[in-house]
Amino acid sequence: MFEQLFHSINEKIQITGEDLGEIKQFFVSRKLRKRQFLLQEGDVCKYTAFVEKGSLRSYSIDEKGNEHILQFALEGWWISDQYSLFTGEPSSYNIDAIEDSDLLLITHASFESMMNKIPRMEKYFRLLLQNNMIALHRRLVASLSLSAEEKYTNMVNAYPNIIQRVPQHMIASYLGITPETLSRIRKQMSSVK
Amino acid sequence: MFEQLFHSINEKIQITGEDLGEIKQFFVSRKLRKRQFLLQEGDVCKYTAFVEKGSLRSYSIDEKGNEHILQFALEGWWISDQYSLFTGEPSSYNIDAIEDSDLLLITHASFESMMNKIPRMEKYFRLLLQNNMIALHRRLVASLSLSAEEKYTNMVNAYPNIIQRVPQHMIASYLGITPETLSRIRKQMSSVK
DNA sequence: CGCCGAGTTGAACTGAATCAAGAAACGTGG
DNA sequence: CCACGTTTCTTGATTCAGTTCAACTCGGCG
Repeated sequence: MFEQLFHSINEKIQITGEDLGEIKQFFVSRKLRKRQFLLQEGDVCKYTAFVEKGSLRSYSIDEKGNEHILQFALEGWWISDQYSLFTGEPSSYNIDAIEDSDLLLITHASFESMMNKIPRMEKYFRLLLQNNMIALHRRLVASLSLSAEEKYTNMVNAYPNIIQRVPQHMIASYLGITPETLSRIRKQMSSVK
Repeated sequence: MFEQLFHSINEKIQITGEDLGEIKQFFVSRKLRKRQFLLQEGDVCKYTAFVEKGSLRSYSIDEKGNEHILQFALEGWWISDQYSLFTGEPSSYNIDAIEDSDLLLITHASFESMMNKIPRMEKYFRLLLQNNMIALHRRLVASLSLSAEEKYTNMVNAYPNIIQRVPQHMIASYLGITPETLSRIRKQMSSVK
């Protein structure tokens, strides 16, 4: 159950087997069926989720009813609404499962206890956040400066695994383009190729 | 010299005066004239900068020669290219001063020493990054879902101080719209008012 | 078998970009 | 402190990438 998580931690910091054992206590596991919600807009986000298996997405819905996908999370990724989690304010995002998934959940309170008990974990999360920031900056620059086609080829190169596992209209939403445009781009790319 | 930095730290974590004294040693101070570079594309980013006074920006330049502003940093903000700093790879960003500025600089090595010597600072940076992530997510959603006008009013509400101190074409670049479009939006807003 | 969500295709429309030219503000050196 | 060059901002005309709306196809699954 904890393979992916332990792998992720070991990748970033030095940690003893004892500490890893300790860590288990702070989490609860949960299975989520495809299309099932982990968080719905208006609710307070209670957990940060780590994906052991499957895939989730977080997204917001604008006034016109359009979904905008913020993040995909496959195996080994974390997902939550940090803002809602920290402040206790109702979330403006939804998180649901794209495929049947196995998660490890940790509450804000457990998270803080874990940090106090195993201070070494501060570094793990700091590094995690740092990498996330870098990726998010890249995505932002892409969204500001690239054409629809460039955004897509960019994504294919950066996350080929996501492209394969996630429905096309979600990719479009993630890139901030319409499903129609994405369909046309793919058509044109395959004919040129 | 360290007022802004100490204020920022005290805001986020409990820390002793002794530790604050220690912290000074890891930084060097530097003045930057308006338009002067802290980092140029192609160079390796050596420092993370904390702004004590003044304002900087980080931006990339695309194939067509257009600037895309990633971040503004006024007093109390951090700025750097984390990716280049960590990996030692040449940066694809520029960082320069918008106004004459006073900075506190810390190298990657000093940063790591500081973390080892004062582990409490891990939490400060974790919280900082967390807040940054939240803001960046908001900006991304805005850039994906809002019209040019909405993006601008959004920004006016979120960062009125930046609007006042930064040239208009840089705001446009930050929002991912052309200076012409921003000019027209402002005209139209002031007439409707 | 029939239905429904996902993807495709076409045609018309539109928000914002581009190109071009002038006005205003700024700061630098004489 | 003024004059001149350089940025910055404004305004207008045109163009275009991507959206919108609508209809149709396909594949799965209940």
